[in-house]
Amino acid sequence: MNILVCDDDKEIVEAIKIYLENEGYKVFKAANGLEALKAVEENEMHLVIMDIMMPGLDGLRATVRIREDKNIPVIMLSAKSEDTDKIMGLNMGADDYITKPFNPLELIARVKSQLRRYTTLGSLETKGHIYKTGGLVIDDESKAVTVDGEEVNLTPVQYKILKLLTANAGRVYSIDEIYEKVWKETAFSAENTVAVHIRRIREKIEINPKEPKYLKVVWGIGYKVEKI
Amino acid sequence: MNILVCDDDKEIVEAIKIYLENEGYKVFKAANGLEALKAVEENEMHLVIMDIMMPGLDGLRATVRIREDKNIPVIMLSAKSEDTDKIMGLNMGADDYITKPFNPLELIARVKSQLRRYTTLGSLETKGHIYKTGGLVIDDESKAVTVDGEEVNLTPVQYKILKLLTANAGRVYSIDEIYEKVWKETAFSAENTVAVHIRRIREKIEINPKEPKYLKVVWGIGYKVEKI
DNA sequence: TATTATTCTTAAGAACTTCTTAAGCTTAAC
DNA sequence: GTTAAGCTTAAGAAGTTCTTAAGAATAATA
Repeated sequence: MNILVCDDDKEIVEAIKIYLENEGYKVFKAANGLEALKAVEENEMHLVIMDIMMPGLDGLRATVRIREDKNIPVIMLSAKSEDTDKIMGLNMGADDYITKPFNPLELIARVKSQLRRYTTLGSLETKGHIYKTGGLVIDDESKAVTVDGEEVNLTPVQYKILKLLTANAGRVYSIDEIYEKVWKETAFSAENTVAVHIRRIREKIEINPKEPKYLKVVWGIGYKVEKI
Repeated sequence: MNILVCDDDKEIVEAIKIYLENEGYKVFKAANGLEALKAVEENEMHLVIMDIMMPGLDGLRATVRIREDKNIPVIMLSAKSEDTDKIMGLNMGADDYITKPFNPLELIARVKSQLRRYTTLGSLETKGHIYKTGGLVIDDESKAVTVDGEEVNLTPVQYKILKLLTANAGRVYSIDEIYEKVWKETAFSAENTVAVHIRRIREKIEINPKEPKYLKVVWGIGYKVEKI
């Protein structure tokens, strides 16, 4: 498997290269967007890891260009300080992203996950999954959520939370875990944010929010979506 | 869980130690990079908190060395005055970092977050285990407990006790042992707390709490869940 | 810029859990 | 058969977690 690592910081590229080679991947390097495009042209690449901030052609633009004619998974790298939402918004072409400083294990896990998806689904297959439990259906491709056939309109944060829980129906997530997975930041205040979003989601997907059928609390632990 | 705290400033080490011990972690100390390497060699460490500026082998180099053969999460400590971006760039081996002076709550949150990440990513998507004995089934992923197919609703403490006993069905645990494992504190006995929880659990999982089928007392020793 | 939608914060109270106390019961040992 | 120690049980006080509403802050849209 060939992986292209693109970042203007040579140390980072080198470090990532070591981790990936350790897992048996062949690694190609690029220092900016143009080099990345060239590398993808010239070699059969199976995955690209791309920094966002780079001189010349930046990572977002390069990703769009790569995606124009190739179907290669792209994982974005971004500094934690950059505005997450903005990245997410612009980030349409990418399949996943990781914030710096990152955990090498996490990087490997995400790389494997992307390669798995692309090889098992076949590269023509759309990446949108459909998640279901009972009458609750989430179509990740169209971002449509339906309950017993009725379409429900969720806001972005609400959608991410519900998707996380539904994709892993049955598993209990603590509030901190939800916060970390959805916001991609370490949860650290004893804030009530997640709870409020849970409330709003219930309002929309549950017939009776007081006796939720899908989105249940597990006292003292967290929340889960019932596996039905 | 064992955590190594490495800093040449003894006061900081001591302060961090207190916070961490308060959360139930076992804390090891090191005053410089070499001591840290030695500590990691000699003991099974689950996480390292490492200052960057230290005499002798500094934190960055020590981290790289630790990472060469161990897969332990490392959280860097750095003074706010040091150039954040530079740290980030150099910081490839680390998983997270905290600037001094830091908020103890934040430190704890980040420690927990890293340990969580490593335990869920490290062991290949740890699916919660299922523990069974006779008709009693505990699904640790969904925290669901069923007796002969009937779902039973346990509180967090009740759940932890029952899980401990069921996961080790047949083994007898003294009240003090149960207390220590579940509360992560040294039992200071004379209290009746565990007994009361046992009562409540029986009420929920036993058909006739007076003649328990699963959760049995071993007179003068403790309690066990019958291995069936 | 004004308007609207979304997200976050706050705070009060409801729901639930945990701990303590104390009395009654059972077992083991003398 | 009496006693001491260990276990069971009930009830309520204290503490924690969850829910909910309302408004402030922020972002998106016109």
